[in-house]
Amino acid sequence: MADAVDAVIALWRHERPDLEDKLWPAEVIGRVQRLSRILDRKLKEFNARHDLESWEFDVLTTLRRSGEADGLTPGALLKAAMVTSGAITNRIDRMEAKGLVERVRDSDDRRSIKIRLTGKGREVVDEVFELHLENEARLLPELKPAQWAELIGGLRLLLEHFGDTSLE
Amino acid sequence: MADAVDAVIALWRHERPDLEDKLWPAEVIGRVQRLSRILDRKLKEFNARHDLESWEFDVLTTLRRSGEADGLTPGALLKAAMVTSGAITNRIDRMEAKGLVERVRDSDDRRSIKIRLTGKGREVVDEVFELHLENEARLLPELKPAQWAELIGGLRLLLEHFGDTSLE
DNA sequence: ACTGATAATCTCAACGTTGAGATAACAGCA
DNA sequence: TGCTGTTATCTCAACGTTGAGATTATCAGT
Repeated sequence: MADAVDAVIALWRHERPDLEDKLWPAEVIGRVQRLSRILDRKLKEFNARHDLESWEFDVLTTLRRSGEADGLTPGALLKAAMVTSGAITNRIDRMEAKGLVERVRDSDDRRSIKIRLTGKGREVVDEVFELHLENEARLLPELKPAQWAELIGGLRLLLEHFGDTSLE
Repeated sequence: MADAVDAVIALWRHERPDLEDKLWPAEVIGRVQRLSRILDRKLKEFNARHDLESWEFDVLTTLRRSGEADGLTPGALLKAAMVTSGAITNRIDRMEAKGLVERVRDSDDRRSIKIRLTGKGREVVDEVFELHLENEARLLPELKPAQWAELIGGLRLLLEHFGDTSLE
């Protein structure tokens, strides 16, 4: 079988036969990019069914899995979400208005604040995260365990190569 | 070795041990998303070194590999780029101003237009695309051919599963 | 204590995308 | 020839992100 990336590469082979031997990186990078885009859309649909934006879901789950009862700093959240400071301030503002999180002064360092799940925020994330996992499982095809392991192993190698080894 | 997704999953295992058996989809989806984000940044850096935005590079390469001397319609370009109509109009406007592409009336269907590479646009893409491939090859780690094949095969399976099988 | 460097958050203007609506042209059929 | 539905592109206001700069607080060295 062939996918859209095979189609792209076939076109290049035709138009630039001289690059034949150099096309292979696009086999990996092109697929990761297309897949990510497709998954983003699917997950956006899911979140919308639960009255959440995808970025709200990200903030909620980052806070929940951290296990920190006092919450996390905006700095920690922006690293986790891989966005810039302006985006995080905006997100926190809106989630605070929605009653999902609250800003709490950090007693140790007064430059900093902590963003903490409210009771409602915790209820929402605990309910939606489980449904989210079930949805992801439904979305993915049924492959043999060995195939999943191969794929996951390959992706992990790439992330390690790029130094994406911790949440810092 | 462990990557950032292993760290995320370890946190969930600790906070929600009841979900242990449901976490596996995040092993795949989480990695695809993080990898895509990392690659986007790297490719953005590369394009910037050649005075191109990533979206300009995408439009140029889509036109070049199509092999259509008359160019492609905005509709074809927006499907290829997976963006909406407003975005494509904006992109074409700016690339036209920059002298990389030109709008040409379609003689068959007067609702439609064709976007065509200018001589300059073609020069740029033919030069930069080869460097782009070399850059991608430099970015990726050295894996055994069998490992690449496994990884590519797994990604292709997923894309096929999501119906991403052609450029239409 | 004082000073300069560093760090955390917030502000805000510039920018690009979205997506609904407008416009114009085609296609099929009475 | 008109009517209806469809298709292609463009318009534009709303929205979110970026990233530099402002603000305030901490830290290290004197």
